[in-house]
Amino acid sequence: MKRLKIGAASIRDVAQAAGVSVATVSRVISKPDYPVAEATRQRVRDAAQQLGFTPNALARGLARSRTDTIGIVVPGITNPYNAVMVEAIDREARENGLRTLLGLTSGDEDRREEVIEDLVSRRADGLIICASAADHRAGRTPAQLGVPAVLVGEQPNPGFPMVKTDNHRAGYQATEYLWSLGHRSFIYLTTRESWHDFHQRGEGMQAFLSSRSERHVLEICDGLFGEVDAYRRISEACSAGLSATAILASTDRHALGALAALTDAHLPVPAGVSVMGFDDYVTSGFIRPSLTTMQMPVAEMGRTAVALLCDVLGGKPAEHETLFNAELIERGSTATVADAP
Amino acid sequence: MKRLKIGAASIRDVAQAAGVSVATVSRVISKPDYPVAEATRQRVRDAAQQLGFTPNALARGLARSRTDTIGIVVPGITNPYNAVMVEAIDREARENGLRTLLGLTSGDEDRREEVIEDLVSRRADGLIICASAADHRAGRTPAQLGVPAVLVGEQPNPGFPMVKTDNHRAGYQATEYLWSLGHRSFIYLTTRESWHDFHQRGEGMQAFLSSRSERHVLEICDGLFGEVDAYRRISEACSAGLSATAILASTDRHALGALAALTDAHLPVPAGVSVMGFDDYVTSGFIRPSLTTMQMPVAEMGRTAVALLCDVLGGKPAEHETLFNAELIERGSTATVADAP
DNA sequence: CTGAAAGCGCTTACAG
DNA sequence: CTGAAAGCGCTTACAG
Repeated sequence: MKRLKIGAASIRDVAQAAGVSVATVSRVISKPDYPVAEATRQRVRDAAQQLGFTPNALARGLARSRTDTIGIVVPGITNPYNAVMVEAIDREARENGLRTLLGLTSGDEDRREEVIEDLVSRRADGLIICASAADHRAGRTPAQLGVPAVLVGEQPNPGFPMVKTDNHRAGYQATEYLWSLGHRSFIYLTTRESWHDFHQRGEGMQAFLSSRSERHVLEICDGLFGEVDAYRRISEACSAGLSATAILASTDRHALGALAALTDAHLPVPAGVSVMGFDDYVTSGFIRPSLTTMQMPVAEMGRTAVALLCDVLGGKPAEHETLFNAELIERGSTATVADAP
Repeated sequence: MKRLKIGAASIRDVAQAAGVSVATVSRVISKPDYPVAEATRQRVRDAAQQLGFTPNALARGLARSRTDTIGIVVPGITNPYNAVMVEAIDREARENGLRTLLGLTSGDEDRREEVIEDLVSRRADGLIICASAADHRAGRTPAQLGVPAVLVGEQPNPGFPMVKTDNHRAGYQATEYLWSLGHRSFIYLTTRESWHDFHQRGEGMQAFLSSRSERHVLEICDGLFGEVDAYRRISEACSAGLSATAILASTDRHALGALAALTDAHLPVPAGVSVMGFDDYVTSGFIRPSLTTMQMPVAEMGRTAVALLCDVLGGKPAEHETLFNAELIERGSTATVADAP
């Protein structure tokens, strides 16, 4: 008669049931190609199966000083951009034999420190830290962090491998495209102070504009945090008499709000005003007019981040900055500027 | 001169540096109100601080047979519904002193089993399992799972505490609302076979309809998985000559696709056709026409799930089924039926 | 091919 | 208020 155990079966229970040592059990459980007699192997497997044995990853990690786990630090996942990123990272990690630990910071700096601390205390082998609005600890170096990490998106921390999309260039291109359509009067919707990606996009926009000698005007609407803010700002602009013919939004979320505002103000898009965003949320292709946007290779960035981290973990030197390019997705919300009829 | 340690400092290093036993260090580190002389406490803290000591959660969990961690099993987070759910769970867990472990299943049954296995092996104290399209292991009981769990959303597993929104009722109400606007000819966009929530919503719709003696017609478009599918189906329906005056979509994603199709087919919404969804994605309030929808209390469900799990973990009996109600959010995409002019 | 034993870093009765 | 010691469940040289 078997004694009733409290809690889950351990490797020892399995060893006992199979009549072998724990070392042997450990080998058949976690070293697939360690030489073990086939008969023994089978007995161990049967015993494990029968006892409903689930190896204790805590003990394993403790013994190996390695958890095959990477932590993902991200402000939130409610934003499709981050959600896609996290899923891509998770998938790629899994394909490299790694599990994932998600740390949500809510875009808060203190919280972020706690989250990193927590991930380290759970002994994640490495970290992937995604850019966030306001929670950068600028200037922190790899040595201070104490665990290998790669950064995704614009972040002011020196010394880490970093993967990002060339936001400056994307902003430049977007503006160039709008310019080619004949637009000369722009509004840029953004949150410059906090989100570095947005900032770079705006810089790119200004870089393009200052390269033109032709007369033009750019108005920057700063401090926008979501559809609502963008909606309000553009609504106000409309009732004040909108002079811009093109609105570039630092993200599709802002663009969505702007689009709603224009529609409500009976300003036709793109006939009256062109609107363009960044990021290409799934939604953006289905709203009407559909949104022209700069598509970021989010999933690819995520996968690259994992690959880089794997390199670092494997002792290989990692590329220091991996740059991707955004792609212009031309849709219905932009058109040649309508000269006043 | 200090000896160079490999890896992070341990409790023993701290003990040595502070000139106390590891037991004492353990107490000041993780038992805030265990009586320890103030001077000792301070010395330990200083030493820990100075060594950059980060407690090893693996060792702690192993020793305590408890990790203060709950696993979240969810098909994906790319869907706003799940993303909001996960964030709500994470926040509520944190407020209860629990950390969270995210397991992504991609809506695949095998993967889901792996994920659960993984979470168990990492010794999550409990699980919150969110409903998913096709990855239910119907009929599994708590005993078979081996770890406390609560289910969120319609799932065919008996014996677990379960929190959900009354989808049947929501479907009933949505239809009742449409009916009250004069609609008698409906299309229901769904994926009946796999997603239980959708199924219940449809059942509710049919329940309402069969309670009416007045003549009406309902066409069910099944097998839809996203905006694209909905778009295609409604586009086809339009070119075949749409007879329905109201489209009820089992989720806002379907509704978004339908709306795009109608717009592209030059069928005015809501003047020609009314469209209504479920879930209330943030997007839905900003598209034009804005989408009438049944709002689900997602965050509240997530919080409740955590509370329930805490009850179970604390040995308290948990409510067996907690039912929430959806709320009708009336917006621009629905209107009184337009009798043919 | 297999096992005994030390060790991973903590916690927690048990003594004092 | 403090410490010595056993134990949590694994892994991994080291022997055989």
